[in-house]
Parts: sequence; structure tokens; C-alpha cells
Amino acid sequence: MLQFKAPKGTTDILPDVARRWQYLERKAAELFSLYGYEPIITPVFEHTEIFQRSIGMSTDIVQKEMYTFMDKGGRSLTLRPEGTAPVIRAYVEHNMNLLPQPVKLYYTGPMFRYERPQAGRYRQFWQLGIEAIGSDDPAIDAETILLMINYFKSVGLKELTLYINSMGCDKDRPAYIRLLKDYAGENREKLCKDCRKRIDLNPLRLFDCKEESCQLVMQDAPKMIDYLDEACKEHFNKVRQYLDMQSIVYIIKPELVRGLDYYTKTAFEVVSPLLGAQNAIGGGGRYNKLVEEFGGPPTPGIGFAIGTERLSIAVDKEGAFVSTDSKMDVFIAIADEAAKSAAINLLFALREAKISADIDYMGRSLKGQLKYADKRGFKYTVFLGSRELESGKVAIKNMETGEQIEVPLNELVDKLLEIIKQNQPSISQTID
RNA sequence: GUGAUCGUAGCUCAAUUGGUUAGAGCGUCGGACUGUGGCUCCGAAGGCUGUGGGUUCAAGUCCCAUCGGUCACCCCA
Repeated sequence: MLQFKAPKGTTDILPDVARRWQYLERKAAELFSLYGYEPIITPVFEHTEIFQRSIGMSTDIVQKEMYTFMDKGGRSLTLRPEGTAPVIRAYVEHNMNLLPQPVKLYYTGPMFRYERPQAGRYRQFWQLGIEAIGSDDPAIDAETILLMINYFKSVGLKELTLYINSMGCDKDRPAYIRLLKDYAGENREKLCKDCRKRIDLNPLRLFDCKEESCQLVMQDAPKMIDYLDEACKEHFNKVRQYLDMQSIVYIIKPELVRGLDYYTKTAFEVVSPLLGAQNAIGGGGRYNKLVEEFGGPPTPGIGFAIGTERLSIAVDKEGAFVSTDSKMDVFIAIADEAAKSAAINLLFALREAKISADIDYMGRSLKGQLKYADKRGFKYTVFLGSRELESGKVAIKNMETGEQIEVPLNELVDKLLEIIKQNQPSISQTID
């Protein structure tokens, strides 16, 4: 029995899945840079206030999901529960407002949220995200949404549903919130006890309740989208126009309220039917007050985050990624101990020539070595023993056909290069 | 934080109504005439049955607790 296990809600990504994972990250880096994004890597923990101030004290994330701890210097630190706040903090800290705007950044890395694990939800989970900071142009909203959709397409996902909404801004939202509170207050008796608390704490969240009675009440509640001021309405319409121009199909979902307080104007979410209850595979929105919140100049911004494990699950279910179970090129079989050092020299010479190669390190018999080479899926086996060293000729065996040819020892590397070149892709080549 | 369900070798699973030293397949390792894989055959290693209590003459099988997995709620990626 194993004494140690990965902590609850965490998991090891074993080679089979790790291959798909790396593929997804590689495709993301390719596509994001095509759209002008540059990589950024921020710390995995931040000062706790970073998240309290940006995400919002009344949100579930801050109230019950953060991994917060004191370090030995008495600082309150928190393992980042999301990627946007740290990037904005970095933007302000490094005066990126002085760079040509907008500043486009992408990141990938682990996030941490203390929740009960379930399908597609972990305590340590990975996100792929982007942030475009500096522009309030609705065209960049559309580009952001488009980038996410195109990325999903590029890794083979179909049947995605895109929801969009507008959350208003600091000009029109306060009046709307009052309206919403009034409405909810009038219907207080019909709401569940959680929702009654939400009326004052976080009224937008009233729309999230799964209770039928609450949903019934909220159906007729005033929707933000109907109370946008002229500027926000215009912005939202422009975003829609740009999306329509690119033939992007979306559903306007007035109830879509992302669970982070910093969103303004455009909010969006993509769900996949291939996932379980946790079906949001990516989401994001605009955050025009966030830079100010961190002490920077008034600067608009927008971004999204994609859940890497949810994406990985969906891609797997879609069968969109065929694992290129990397076949090694050459196995060197040592026929007798006398040839061992010659074999090791050959091994490194092969690798020097970019031929993937390996050798037995377990003291197996020749037969055992062949079995091993077979199981590991080598394409060729080279036999090296005192016989070969004396005659100067070595045998190359094609492990698939069983054919064997003899070549002079001093031409072996060139010969192998030649053979490998004219045959199938090897481990050193990538497949899309 | 709430609820449901599960927990036997590395993996997938067995083990009559609680009853002798807990089994199989796959995998791993070794062998089947001395320098050659894939098929077949033989053999070996590997489990204090998640952990801790309890009931019983007797518990993998029943009860309680705890930890963990899975799924759902809350919420989100």
C-alpha cells in the first residue's frame, strides 16, 4: 500500500496525458503569438490583498476558496486563484502603461482554489489565459472572443456554445443594482435563504440560483442588459457586429454574471457538451477599473482564461488528439560484455547525430534486450558484440519487418541517418 | 461547506448466507539447448483486503469513525 498520495484535489499528469497537455500549450502559444500576444510568467503566490481587492470580498473565491497562509516574515500570502489580477499587478508594477498600447500578454500555469473536487474541477488546476490591456475598442473585445473560439477550433473542438452578456459599467450599474435590489426586496418572501442574503451582499448573484422558485422570480427581474447607458449599449452592439461579421454564433445570456467583481461591459463564457456539470471550458470579460484598483492610471482591459484540464478532457473525448506515442529510432543490443564500451560510444554518437537511441541498463540477456526493445517500440536494433568489433560489420534489424542488413561499422551512423530519413516520422519530429 | 456512492496485488476484477494459508487476467521480471523480439508454454516477485476502533468463536464480508476516490450541489476554468 502506498503511504503517500497526491493531496486531495491534485493529480499527477502522467506521460500519456502530459503529451496531450504539451500539445495544447504549444498550440496556444503559436496562436496567441499570431494575434500579437507575448508570454508573461508571474509568481504562483501574491499578497492576499491582491485578490481580495480585485476579485471582491463578497465572492466565493475570496470568502471560502483561497489558499492563504502567513510566511515566516508575517506576510499574508495567497496561492493565486486566478491569473488576471497578478498580470494586472505586474502591468502596474512595471509601468507597462508607458509601453505602446495595448499590451497583449498570455500566460499558462497552475491556479489554486480550495473546493470539493469533482469532474473537471481540482484544487490545483491549470489555466491558459490572455490579457489585452489599454484599449476599450469593442473590436478588441471581439478579437478576444474570436481568439478563444479559434483556439478551441484549432485543437479540434466542435459543438461549443458561446454565451455573451454586458455587465454595464460604473456609470449605469449602480442605478441598475438599486433597481435589482428593489425588485428582489419586493419578492423577498419567494426567495431562498441564500438569495435573501445575496440581495445586499451580491445582488447580481441572484441570477445564479438553481432553486426553481428563485429562478421563477428572477425571470422577471430587471436585466442589466436592458439598463445599459448609451455608451455601454453602443459598445455591446459593436461587439456583436464584429462577431456577426466573422460569422461567430453566440447566445446573449442576460443571466451570465461572472463570479468575479471586476468585470465591466463585455462578459463571455464558452461551454462544452463533452464535459460534466462543470462545463465551462473558458470564460472572460472586460475589466475597465482593475488597473486603477491597483494604483495605475485609468486603463481599460479585457481577457479570458481557459481551463486546461477541462480542455484536455474535451479534446480527449472528441478524439481530436492522436497521441504520437513517440517511437525511438535505434536500440543498441550488447551481445557480450566486451562490446559494452564500444556500445556506449556508439550510443552517444547516434544521439549526437540526432538519432534517438537507447541501450540496456538492466544487465539483460540478449534475448531480454530484444524483448525490451520490442516493448519500448524501437524502430531498429543494432547488434554490437566482439564479433562485430572484429569483423567491422554490424547488423541493423528492422523491428517491424524483422529484416536485417549488414553495414560496415564505420558507416553505421550515416547509414542509419539515411534509413531513418526515408522512413516514418520519428520522435524528433512533431505532428499536428 | 452539504449530499450520494465507492475503497481487495502496478491495472481491471473474483472470493458461496460472515467460516480453513485472499484468487484470476493483464502488466513486470526470469526461463523454454549455448548471439536475436513480437505467438505459445513454464515459473517468480507482488496484498497486515485505505486507516483506526467495535460486534462475533470467527470479518475482505456487519457497525461506527476517519482518510481518500468518484459524482452532484454551492461556485467556477
